Amino acid sequence: MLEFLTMPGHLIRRLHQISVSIFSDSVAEAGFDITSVQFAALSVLMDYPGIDQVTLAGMIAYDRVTIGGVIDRLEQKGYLTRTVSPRDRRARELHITDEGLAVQRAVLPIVREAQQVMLAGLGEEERAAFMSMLRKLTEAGNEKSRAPLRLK
Amino acid sequence: MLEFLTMPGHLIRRLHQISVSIFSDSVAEAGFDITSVQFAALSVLMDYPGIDQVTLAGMIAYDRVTIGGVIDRLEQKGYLTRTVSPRDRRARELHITDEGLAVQRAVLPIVREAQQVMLAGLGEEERAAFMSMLRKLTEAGNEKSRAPLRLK
DNA sequence: CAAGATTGACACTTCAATCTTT
DNA sequence: AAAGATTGAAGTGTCAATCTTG
Repeated sequence: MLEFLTMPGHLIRRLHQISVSIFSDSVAEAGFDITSVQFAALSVLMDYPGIDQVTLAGMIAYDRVTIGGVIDRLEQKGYLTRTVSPRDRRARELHITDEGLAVQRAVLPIVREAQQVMLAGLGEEERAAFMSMLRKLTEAGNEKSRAPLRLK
Repeated sequence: MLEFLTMPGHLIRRLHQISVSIFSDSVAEAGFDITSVQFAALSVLMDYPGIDQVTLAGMIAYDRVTIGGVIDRLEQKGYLTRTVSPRDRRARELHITDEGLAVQRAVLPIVREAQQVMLAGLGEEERAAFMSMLRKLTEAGNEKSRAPLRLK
């Protein structure tokens, strides 16, 4: 009866939903209006100023089209700038703004705290084991994703 | 550098993306056109004919609005019927059709096989441990989800 | 032709508001 | 008022097609 409720795919989907919910609640509670996707994008821009959209997408394992929309919204909020690259006029150079920088820095500790809440159902040792398995699974399945991780 | 790439939330998101991708590829390869959400809904309807939308949503941990759209599409494909309940005219009684039943039965073994592919990165023992932790985490975080599981 | 980016189309997810019925 | 359902709006995710530039 209802076999699929115990299948990996369904439980992974639920855990993802819980994870996103905890992220949103934590950030909103602190008075910020930023999604986990937007936070990830800003975080990359801090370390890689001037990066183009395809490279950014690859570094956080997002689809090119999705990133386009995310960047639209971050640009609208004034958290980053998008300019045509002088080197290659097909590409857009992305730079985080001072305001974006301030938001990322303020939100980072909240995000760190939220990670602990997500794993609250596990003991100390289990948590480490779970993280290790998560890494193995995402590495093994990377090429099966529509948006594989591509580190530069 | 890029600390969030190793955070639970980000890895869970990637695993979910991989999981959905494997599901879609497997099903499409076999010539079917059905999403994992739609398959879950059909599976519940097999065991609970005449169920209403809110109850269905609770049993698979989905949002009411999401379920509404999913049911729209399943109805359009002819996989289920939606009729006003004579007991309570606010509610809609859902029934799987013969065609929906045939599709669910044909897709089930493909879905089972896909689950193994998702966990291919882990050894036998690890797989069991991972599933156990997934269950613990989803149970512990259930109420934090926007769409908690509500079994009837 | 290949690559970066965008657009249109469709599906999933959530929130707020609304409508009908209880 | 409370509950089942729907709608509108915004964000995320994928696919196919297109546009511009290399």
